[in-house]
Amino acid sequence: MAVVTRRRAVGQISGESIVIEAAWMYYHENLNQTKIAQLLGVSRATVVNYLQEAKERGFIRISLAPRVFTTHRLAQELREVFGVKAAYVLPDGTGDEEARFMRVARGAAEWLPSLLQPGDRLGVSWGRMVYEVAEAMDLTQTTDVTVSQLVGSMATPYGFTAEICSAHMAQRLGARCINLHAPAVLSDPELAERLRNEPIIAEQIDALSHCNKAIFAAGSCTHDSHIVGSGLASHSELDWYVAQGATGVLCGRFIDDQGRFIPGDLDDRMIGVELDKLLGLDMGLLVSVGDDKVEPMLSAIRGGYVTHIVTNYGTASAMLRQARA
Amino acid sequence: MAVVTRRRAVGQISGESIVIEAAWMYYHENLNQTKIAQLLGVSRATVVNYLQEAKERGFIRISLAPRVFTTHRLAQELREVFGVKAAYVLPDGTGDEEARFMRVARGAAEWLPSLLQPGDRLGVSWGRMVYEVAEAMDLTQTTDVTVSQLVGSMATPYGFTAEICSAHMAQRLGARCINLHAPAVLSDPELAERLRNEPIIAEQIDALSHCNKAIFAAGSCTHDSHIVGSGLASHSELDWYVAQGATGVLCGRFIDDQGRFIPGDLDDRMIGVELDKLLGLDMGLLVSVGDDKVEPMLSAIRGGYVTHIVTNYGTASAMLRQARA
DNA sequence: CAAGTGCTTTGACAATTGTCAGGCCGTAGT
DNA sequence: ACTACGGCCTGACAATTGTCAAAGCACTTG
Repeated sequence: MAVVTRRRAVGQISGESIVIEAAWMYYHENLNQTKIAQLLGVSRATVVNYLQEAKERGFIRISLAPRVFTTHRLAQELREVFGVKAAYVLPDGTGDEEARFMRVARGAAEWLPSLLQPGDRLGVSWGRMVYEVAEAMDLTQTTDVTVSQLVGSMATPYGFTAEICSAHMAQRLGARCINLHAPAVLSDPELAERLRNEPIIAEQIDALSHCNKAIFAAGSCTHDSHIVGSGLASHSELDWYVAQGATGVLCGRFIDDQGRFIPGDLDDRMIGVELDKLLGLDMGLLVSVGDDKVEPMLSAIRGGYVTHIVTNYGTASAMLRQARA
Repeated sequence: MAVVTRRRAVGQISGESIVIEAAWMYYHENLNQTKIAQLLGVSRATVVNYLQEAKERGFIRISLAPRVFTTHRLAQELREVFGVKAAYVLPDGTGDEEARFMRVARGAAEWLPSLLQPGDRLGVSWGRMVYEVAEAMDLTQTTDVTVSQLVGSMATPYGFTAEICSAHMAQRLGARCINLHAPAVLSDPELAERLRNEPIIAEQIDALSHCNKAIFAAGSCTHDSHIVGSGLASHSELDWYVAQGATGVLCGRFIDDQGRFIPGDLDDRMIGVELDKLLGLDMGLLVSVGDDKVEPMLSAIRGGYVTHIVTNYGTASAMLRQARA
């Protein structure tokens, strides 16, 4: 009686292959674990282990078809009312605000890869939403995609920075990454100007101008917003912008209710993409959720920065209500 | 106590949405069915039904990451030895020849959508393999892809025809479809010529010349091959071509061991793409499996028609063995 | 307005899948 | 050669998931 060799080598199949074999049988041939165990000559528990390994190593990809979210009634209404190319609207679920936030991030993470094509240059903004989108993305292999960091970095009390947003997103997409090696905001306009003219920074900023797609979130103009929390603007600066009619923040710049850029003291000290560079892109992907984001989102849309939206039922409904009021 | 309305309407969530909600919770938030049932306020059995509905309606997409098959040792060797851009090599499994055949079809079906881009024009050959690939494909939504039928139709004893191959593939891809409304082979060269010059046919044939990608299988030159079975060539014709050195069939045309086109009596009577149109494409996807296909596959590759290969371990090994011999 | 129809939902049971402690075996270090 | 270590596998048990007949509900029909 031939002794069956153990140590992960069944016949010709060795090492990792047996894991793939099991995964294929399970997911594509609809065999149950018992049957697979018989065919492979191992115990069923081992098959369970193989399948788990396949999951952990990312061999298995489970996703919900994007059309489910892009053809939803609210998604269609967003398209019609705001004239955007496509919208991805997620169910609210039964969780709290945090849960809804994470869902939207996850939704954007699922959708984004299918919106990219070879040759694209994707500008990536900064913020908790953008960060969570990057984190929620599976590893995918895009070809010939470049990711650019749209705004400078800043030391933040949060665990993420603008470089991390862009770097993680590039890594998940298997894309090249161009970071912006400069602070987002400096104390002195003259220093900012000099830095912008530094060859290495100038080159990176120049790269931003050639992005054809971008992903960003809408920031609100309240005192608990990231714009203050991150140290980008002080309370008094925020008040000043609000007095000028600011209703939202996009890539670190303030905009009014029609999406017009509100120039101010901060701009000269900032290093990052200028808003007019975000107009007329092939894709401007706005990812935001929450009642407090409705006004900023509408502003960004009116400003023409947005071609694609990811949000949830509640926020989409509120946007439509407000737009019709 | 408020009576909960039934009939698929829990709160704001109505109809189909609750199915999506359940699917999201299950697949993205890793809640178990019991928990989901609690949150949605239905019985667990109902959640099972929702999830099944989601599967049936194609909301849920489960796939094995292509890199698992394209980075396999044998795939790498195929790339190196034959100079193709990429190869997708499936495990042989424990099934019979038929099972291996279906696996390769399924593999090609999984891979193909990710090889297409907006603007592509995909030429589709004819044969059982191409048919099964089309059948095995999930519905996906490509943008701006056109599918063209590469060879004319024929009345076959098999349940599939060239139009069905291309039409199904186009349907699965959500692509436009250009069929070739003519028989693949006629009894009289003169009639074939006149038909080729018919405006409507000429236009369709012209479309073929503008394909930038193609999918085809390698046909063998044995008497049990489809080339005979389908009535494309008679036994004596086949013998004649073999005597001229034919080792394989590609899109209805015979090629020798170096992949050179073997002109013959049949060609004048055929309506379909000419082989030189398949040279220099962005993608020539060869999908075949089986020991009897090794020789034809090698011929097609040497002829320069192939940039991408889908096959299985056994066939890949045999190809490499033979190429090195 | 009772009965019929076609759907969804449900509880109880069956089948499948996941977990985990312990065993096996090859390897490395002493 | 002995022993310790670590990865891999397994059996037995626990948890989760799938099935199905029966019931519920809205809507239509006679």
